[in-house]
Amino acid sequence: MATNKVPIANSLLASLPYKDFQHLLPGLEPVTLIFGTTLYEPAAAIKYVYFPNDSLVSLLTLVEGHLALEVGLIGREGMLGVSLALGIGISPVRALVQGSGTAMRMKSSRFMLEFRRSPALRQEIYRYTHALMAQITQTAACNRFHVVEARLARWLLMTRDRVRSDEFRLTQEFLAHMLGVRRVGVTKAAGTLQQQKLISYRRGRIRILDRKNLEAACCPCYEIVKDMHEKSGT
Amino acid sequence: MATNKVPIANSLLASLPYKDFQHLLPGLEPVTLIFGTTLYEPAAAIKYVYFPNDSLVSLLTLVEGHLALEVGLIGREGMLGVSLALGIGISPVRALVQGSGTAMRMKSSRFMLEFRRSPALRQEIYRYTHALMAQITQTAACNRFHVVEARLARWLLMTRDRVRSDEFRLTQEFLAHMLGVRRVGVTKAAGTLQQQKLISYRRGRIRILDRKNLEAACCPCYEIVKDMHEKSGT
DNA sequence: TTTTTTCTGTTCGCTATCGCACACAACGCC
DNA sequence: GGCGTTGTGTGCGATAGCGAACAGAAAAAA
Repeated sequence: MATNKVPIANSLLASLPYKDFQHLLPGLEPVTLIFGTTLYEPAAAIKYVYFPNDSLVSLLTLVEGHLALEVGLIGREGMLGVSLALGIGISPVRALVQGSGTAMRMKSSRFMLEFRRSPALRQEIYRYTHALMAQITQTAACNRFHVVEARLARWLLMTRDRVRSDEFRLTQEFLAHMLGVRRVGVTKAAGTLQQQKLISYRRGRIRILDRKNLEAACCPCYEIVKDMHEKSGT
Repeated sequence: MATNKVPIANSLLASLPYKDFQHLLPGLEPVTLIFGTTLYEPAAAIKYVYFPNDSLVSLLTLVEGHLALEVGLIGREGMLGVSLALGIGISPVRALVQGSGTAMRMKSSRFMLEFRRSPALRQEIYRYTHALMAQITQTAACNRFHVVEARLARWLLMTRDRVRSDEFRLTQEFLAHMLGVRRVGVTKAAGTLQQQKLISYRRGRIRILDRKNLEAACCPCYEIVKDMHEKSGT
């Protein structure tokens, strides 16, 4: 697998000093993540860490009687497997590929070696871990207080930012799991947004038509999380 | 301030090797935390880290238009200020003393020194950070899916475990902020629990009467978070 | 083209929670 | 003991979201 075949767009990797990055490179393996693949299962060992380039991965908690609830969304700005950086080898959440694309991955054992070796890598990852905690926290509040429509808008915008495209593939059923509501709730909310000409969709394909006004329709959590990531440089 | 006046019951500190602990001790200062005190404000610098003994501190996110929402509860099993361990000097949340009691505190600068020096301390704190992330995640799901009554029960049990007492002081108004609901919602839920003889309360004082059945009335999140902390040894 | 699968839209009654407003009761202080 | 403060109980209509079931439409497969 030729590493240079895939452009490395991941911000965490990109922000490393040249030397540290060069050291990391041989252990990194480009992979294509396919929509719907499960990368981590709760309570299962973490085999690889992933640094998404243009792929998108959701962190989900499972609650009995419900299918899922998204607590975090990870794209080029982050990584999967921060647990390892905290000395824990098992994932507390499910990680589900939500947008196909490429990522760099590394075996956990190798990652731990590099992690111990490179202070710059440690610093970047701890910084990102903090941003992720903040994101989870904000999501918790958002899920409690905001209506489905605003949360849907937020989700679409966050996805857009990470895949850098106005159109992406996903079903209302899937969205319902992310938001922790029934599919009907998504149908209703999406219908409203479509009426306002903010988005359009047809069978598993959603397109953002009017980003600006979509931001107006969504809750402030979007801005808050965005600022957080920008401030912390990830 | 004589350090030996306060028995150090904090699990994080207690689990350190003797030598590491001895090194830490001179920097630790016993303090009494008073109910209602705010220790951290969102986006403000962290001046001290705290290791609660028998005190209890809530982590709250603020959402415009709502007073608060608790995302984490910290007692003897943990610490305040994990952000520092991740290289970030500002708190993303508000920290509010929820149960009066003692804690050990340390200046942030001093803490950073010790943190860099002691691998055992680092490991403990990273481990706890992971448990805290899991707790926040679980809380997020719980706030989304479970009814007020179950969440109230969970909250009371978690508090009980941390202060090691069946009775504690708090108002329904306060509980409402924690749970992110109106006070009326708490009145109703608490009323139901009292009718079932699981708790009793009078003006700011709540007492758990029947712990066993209170566990039955609460959501499984209680057990999940508890197991998580126990497994990770905190 | 026909058939099958997958995705979307709609309807129904029901419940938890909201927002607001007001009455009352306990405690603490003078 | 009286009085203000603080905490608790109640009642009202409004509404967002639930659970379940079914109909239709678009895409994929045969």
